Amino acid sequence: MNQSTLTALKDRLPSKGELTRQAILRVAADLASVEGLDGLSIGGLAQAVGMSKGGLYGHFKSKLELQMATIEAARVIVKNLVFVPVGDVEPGLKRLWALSENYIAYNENKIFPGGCFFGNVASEMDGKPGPVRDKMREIYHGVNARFAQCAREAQEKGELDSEADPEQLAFEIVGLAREAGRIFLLDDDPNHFARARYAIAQRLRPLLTEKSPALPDVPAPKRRVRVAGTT
Amino acid sequence: MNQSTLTALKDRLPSKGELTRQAILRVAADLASVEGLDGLSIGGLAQAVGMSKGGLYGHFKSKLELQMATIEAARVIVKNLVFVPVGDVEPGLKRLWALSENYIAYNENKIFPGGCFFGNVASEMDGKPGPVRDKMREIYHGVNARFAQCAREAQEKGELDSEADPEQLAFEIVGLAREAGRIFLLDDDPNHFARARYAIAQRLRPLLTEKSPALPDVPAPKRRVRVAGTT
DNA sequence: TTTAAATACGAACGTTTGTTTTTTTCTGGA
DNA sequence: TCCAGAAAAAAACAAACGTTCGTATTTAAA
Repeated sequence: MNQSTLTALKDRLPSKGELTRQAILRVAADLASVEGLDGLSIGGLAQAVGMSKGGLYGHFKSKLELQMATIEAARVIVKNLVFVPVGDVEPGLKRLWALSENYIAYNENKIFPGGCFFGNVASEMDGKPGPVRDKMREIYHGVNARFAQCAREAQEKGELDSEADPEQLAFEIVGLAREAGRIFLLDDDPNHFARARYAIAQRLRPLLTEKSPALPDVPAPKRRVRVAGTT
Repeated sequence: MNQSTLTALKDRLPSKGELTRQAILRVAADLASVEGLDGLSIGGLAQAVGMSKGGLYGHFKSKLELQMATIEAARVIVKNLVFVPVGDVEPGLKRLWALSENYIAYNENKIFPGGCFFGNVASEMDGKPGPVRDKMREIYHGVNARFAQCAREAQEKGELDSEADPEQLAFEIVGLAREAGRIFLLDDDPNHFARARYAIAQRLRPLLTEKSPALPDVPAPKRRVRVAGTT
């Protein structure tokens, strides 16, 4: 093993600084999902990660840079958890369904303690122009585009009515999943995820063709018990 | 006019203090819809309303009390704008549709500069236990319940398939409207409201009966232009 | 017109904020 | 072992935070 290969190997090894940087960002994403990206304070983050405020500034020149890095870190986490795995699923209706399921499960399992990182940050920043908002818009477009792409693949394979608008389908699926995640954070009722799954399945069902694989079974959501004589 | 009637009248006249209180709350709701309820600062609010910080504390003992009062003020605004007017609409499918339309229009018209006040505040507070979160949950339940009630009335009049679950319908309608409002804040594309309206109409259509009044015309959303040879 | 209460101001409190600077500790290659 | 550079701590900064207080002004009833 000669000098250059050694150097090449070493270059790929994360330095200590890079390791703590990643550790900081993982904590920052968790914290920001609850407190928001503005609510995320340097002092609080430093304490949570077990170091001093000044130490953080060795890794990030400013709070804005920290915010942007945190978004990017969260994006990678969600990408690897939600979007990458569906690459293994056969393109078409199955992949579209897997993507929906993954996205719902991501909300259901509270990967970030404050729920969906991007839902919270987007809602916080959508009224404040700047690089953070721009990045969030980009990410949102990416998510919707991926859903639309999966729908289109299903159409091209003849597994979904070719008359349907893929973007419209993406809008509805993503919207229903997000609504479930959001309400879940307010009142802890997991039935809302059943509602989202059911709604999505019912939306797709009339679009199925003779080439379509069967949709997985989706249990009907629990109906609220209505006592006789109550309004 | 005797003494007691005079006093009774006077009691209903808002005092000067009450007037400025209302003025403060109206500004606070606008500001909080952008900055959030925590991001809303006393100094900033005082400046926006044109008075001193100390002056504000004559009306609210603490920031928490100001936050709660702001939520209540916003609730009244939305109630009078979205929910009260549908009381004039004939119960049944028409009222259900009017409610959906009002709710979408409320998002579309940016009644608060930061979009839907409650969407933003709920997203901000859903991870922070306390009276604010409790109040937001209450309001969310109220909104969904009103939609479900309208759906149920439509069923009772035979204008909507009686097999449908009113709560499920409410979940879907509200969720689609909110999704449109949220994305609109990120990229200013009003086509998302057309998507929501279209999705809701398509959801209701298979549930119509021979007794149902006709649904208003809902234009199909613009389809995204796809250039040949593009992925 | 007098008077008491309601209302608002402006300064100051002690914290916490983001950021900078200085000093100390740690790390990894020669 | 030594030393240069990276990494973290420690201390300090001005600005903004929520809050309190004493005083001035304005309102509304007597």
